[in-house]
Amino acid sequence: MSISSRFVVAVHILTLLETSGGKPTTSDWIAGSVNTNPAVVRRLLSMLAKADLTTSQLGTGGGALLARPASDITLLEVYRAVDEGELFALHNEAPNPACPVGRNIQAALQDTLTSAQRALEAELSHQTIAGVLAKVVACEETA
Amino acid sequence: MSISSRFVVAVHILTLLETSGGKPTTSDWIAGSVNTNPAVVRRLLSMLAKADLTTSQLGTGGGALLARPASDITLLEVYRAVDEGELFALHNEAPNPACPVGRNIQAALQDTLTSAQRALEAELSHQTIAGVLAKVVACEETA
DNA sequence: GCCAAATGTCGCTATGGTGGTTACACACTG
DNA sequence: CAGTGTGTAACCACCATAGCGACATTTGGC
Repeated sequence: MSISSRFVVAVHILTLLETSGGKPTTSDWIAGSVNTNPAVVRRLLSMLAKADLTTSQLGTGGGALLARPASDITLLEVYRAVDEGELFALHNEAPNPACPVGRNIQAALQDTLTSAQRALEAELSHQTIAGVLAKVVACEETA
Repeated sequence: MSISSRFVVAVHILTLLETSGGKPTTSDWIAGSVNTNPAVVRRLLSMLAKADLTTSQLGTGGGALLARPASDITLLEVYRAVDEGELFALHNEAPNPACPVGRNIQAALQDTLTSAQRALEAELSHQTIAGVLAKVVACEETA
């Protein structure tokens, strides 16, 4: 299967917040750009807030804000905030311990799988929300 | 979400086949080591056969065999054989084209996402079934 | 030729994750 | 105090997955 769309939507949300210029942005407004339900956006914002990537302002005129400069938020942080867990799933049922391969295959694979995951995460850690916004602007101008 | 357990189980199966020393291995036997249902194993073997990683021998005394030397089968090939598709899912509904961010976010992210996926795949392409079996043997000896 | 063994494949079911939707309590602004 | 917007829970529908059984087909041995 694939990584949930939460990651892409979360990056979308954070990029939107960066363009707001410090003004709180409502979940309704964000939902309009993402084309989904405001509650879905709030659910994601809740995860992002727990990861200290956003803050929220309650009451009239409230909304979401970036908790840190966009140039300081890496895509890896976003990924971990909304899509936690191991990338590779192991066997559902534990393999047969009576088989030499079965009782060692998971341990033998662990290094390989984690290094593959590290490679992906390293790539994500090189990109920031500010970088994404720059690309969005570039796309807008060349269009 | 995570990558389906098919990948890990497929590696398990191929490693088993390598240990069989050229004799056909039945799906029942494999299912015993993986601790699952023979039909599940046969479903995976069908995918692996389509990717030219295994062959099957029908009839009495039949079973599955590696189609190529284990040192020639990379984990990337296994991954692609059983877990096709893009690693990152995009928005379910297309973003709002009336929003500058919404209409460019997917194009802006594409490079980043594909390069992250490439990084993961590159790591998998450096490992072979023979290498996995070597690690299994090493685990067995140190245990 | 016939039987047993084994594959390839279909269909069904249960389960879990995901996203969409509504609803409502709470907090803040003016 | 009234209005606005968040935070969160509950519920639903959808989809992929894996487990399971069944059956036609092919092959080898007697």
